[in-house]
Order: sequence, then C-alpha cells, then structure tokens
Amino acid sequence: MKDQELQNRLGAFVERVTMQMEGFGLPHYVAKTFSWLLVCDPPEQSAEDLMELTGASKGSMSTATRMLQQMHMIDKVRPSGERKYYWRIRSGMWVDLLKIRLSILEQFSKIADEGLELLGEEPAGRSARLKEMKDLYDFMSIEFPSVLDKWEKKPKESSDG
Amino acid sequence: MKDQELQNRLGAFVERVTMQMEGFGLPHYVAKTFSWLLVCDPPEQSAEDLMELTGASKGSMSTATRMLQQMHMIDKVRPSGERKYYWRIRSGMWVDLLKIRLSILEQFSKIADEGLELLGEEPAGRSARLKEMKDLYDFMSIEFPSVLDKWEKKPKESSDG
DNA sequence: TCGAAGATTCAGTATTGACTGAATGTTCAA
DNA sequence: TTGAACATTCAGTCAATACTGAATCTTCGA
Repeated sequence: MKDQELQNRLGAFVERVTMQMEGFGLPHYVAKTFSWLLVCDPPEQSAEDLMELTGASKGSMSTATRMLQQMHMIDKVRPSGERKYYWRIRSGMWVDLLKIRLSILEQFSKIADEGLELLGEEPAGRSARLKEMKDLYDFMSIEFPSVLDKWEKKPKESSDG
Repeated sequence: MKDQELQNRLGAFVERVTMQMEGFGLPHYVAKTFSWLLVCDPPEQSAEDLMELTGASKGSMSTATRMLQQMHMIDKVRPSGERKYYWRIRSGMWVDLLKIRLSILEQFSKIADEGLELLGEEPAGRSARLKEMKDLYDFMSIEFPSVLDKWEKKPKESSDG
C-alpha cells in the first residue's frame, strides 16, 4: 500500500475513532487530535503537525492538547536541543480512563444515600426506587474495580505474538 | 419534617441527581424530569405534574418523556378509566443502562481491530498503541458482562432490611 | 359523530459552546 | 538583553442545540 493511500485510509479510520471518543464527551477537534495520535508515525507529533493532520486552528490545538493532557491521555515531551514540544499517547491511558469512568459508580451510590436519608421518615415504599439504585451501584463499586485489579495483575503477553 | 420542607430539600437533591445524569449526555430537562420521578410521591406522575415539578414547557416535557421512554428508563401507564397518561421509573432500568454503556466496550475492541488491519504491513512498533487499546477492551468485554451476570443471579435481600 | 381533554409537533427564539486568529506571553540561543 | 521560534489567550463569530408555545393531532366518552 502506498503511503498516500495508507494515509487516506487512516483518515477514514480516524473519523470513526473520533466519533467514538465524542461519545465520551470530548469536543470534536479534541477527539480528532487524540485519534490521529493513536495511529500517526512517528508517535510524537508537534502542535504544527497536528494542526495539519486535523485542520484545526492554532487556538483549537492549544486547547485540545491541554485538555488531553489534563485528562492524562497524552504526554508532552521536548527532545533535548529542540525548541518544540511534541505530544504522544500516554502509555496506560486506557486503564486510567476506565478508572475515572468507574469512579462515577461510587458517586451514584453516595447520591442515592443522600436521597434515602431525606426520605427516612416517609413510608418505606417511597424509597424503593432509590434503594434499587443504591444496591446496584454498591455492588458494581466493588466488582468493577476488582476487574481492573485483575487486569493490572495479569501477566502481559510479549509483543511478538 | 413538614411536607413543604421535604419538598424543598428534595428539590436540592434533584438538582444533584440532574447534574449527574447530565454527565450521561441527557439534556437538562430530560435529566431533571427523570430525577423527580426517582423521588416523587406517588411514583406515577402525569405530564402536567412533571411540568410543575420541573418548570418545563409542554413541548419540552413531551420530548423528555419520549426520550426517557426510548431509553427504557421510564414507563408510560394509563389507569383504566382515565384519559391521562402517567410516567414512572422503570423497574430494573439501572442494570439496562449499565448494559448499554458496557456494550460500548466491544465497539472499542472492534475499532482497534480495523486500525490494526490497516497497519498490518507497517513496522510492528507502530501498532503498539492500538494493540494496547484492543487488549484491554477485549478483556473488559468479557469481564464486565460476567459481573452483570453475577448481579442478576444474586439473590435479592427482602425489603424489610 | 361530536367535542373536550390531553398529547404532539415544529417554526421560531434563546442559549450554549466550538472555533478562529490576532495579540500577547514565554522560552532560550546567541 | 535581544529577538526569533513557539505557545497561549481570549474577544468575536459561527453553528448546534435546547426550549417555548401556538397550532395541530389524537383519543375516547357521550
């Protein structure tokens, strides 16, 4: 496959990843920037490179890289002797992303508690909806982190497989 | 606690739940409508009731209830002999909500596959980022559903606890 | 079939948020 | 300390989405 053809096909692929990441609440260009960083060569790209790949403006790119960095999804690096910064996907970021999303489960349990406290003197039937919510999220707050734990303790296969 | 005071406190509680649900991508009034349905008395409320509780317009309420129904979060009921419809939280909806969100995990795995296919002839190092993504989501696509399964098979405690 | 209660639609308006790029700030080699 | 390279900020513009409510449609008892 020629370089240009690969780049075109990757462009279509990047669109799909971008849509998926938008579902996580990322703005379009932030998602697109991240998606290009997933497949670009080399893995390190400057702001200028990313502007060309995504078509975003200087300002958008500054925002995009900052947001992705704050979400621990990409790292900023500066090779010694260079004036530019480069950005690359942060190793292990997918697990971190899952952890953050799973921590929301505990929020749900806590919020349900607050509601149950307020309804304490009301007839028990009125609390049934919140109780159902709390029971599930309590359970998941224990089970999901233990799955992540299992993943992190899992021996990784070598990359020649 | 007086009725009015309880209602005021529930109002503040509903605000919190609303914010949380907005994080799921629900528009404000949709989230607010859902949140009131979690704690209202009785659990069944008409569109008119919900308009008063949330302050939303007729049109917004029509949209909100339709969306929540399509997401299987609430049910529409009409008591025999009445002209009005009533809405109530759907029993078991929290598990369904989780299932939908977890099905996204499989999407990630599939998307990573597409990318890996495209990069097939490239040096192996270039695929490392997608490989890391795929491995994690493959694992979670198996583990998370089995947690849900465990929940559904779990004997439920009686409600007098 | 009629009409009143109730539900839905949708064109118009308001609001929010994304995006740009010129101005400004920062860094560092010389 | 200077200025060239690069990064960031933010006021202004544009686009997308939420929300309203009058008009329209549906339902069902009489």
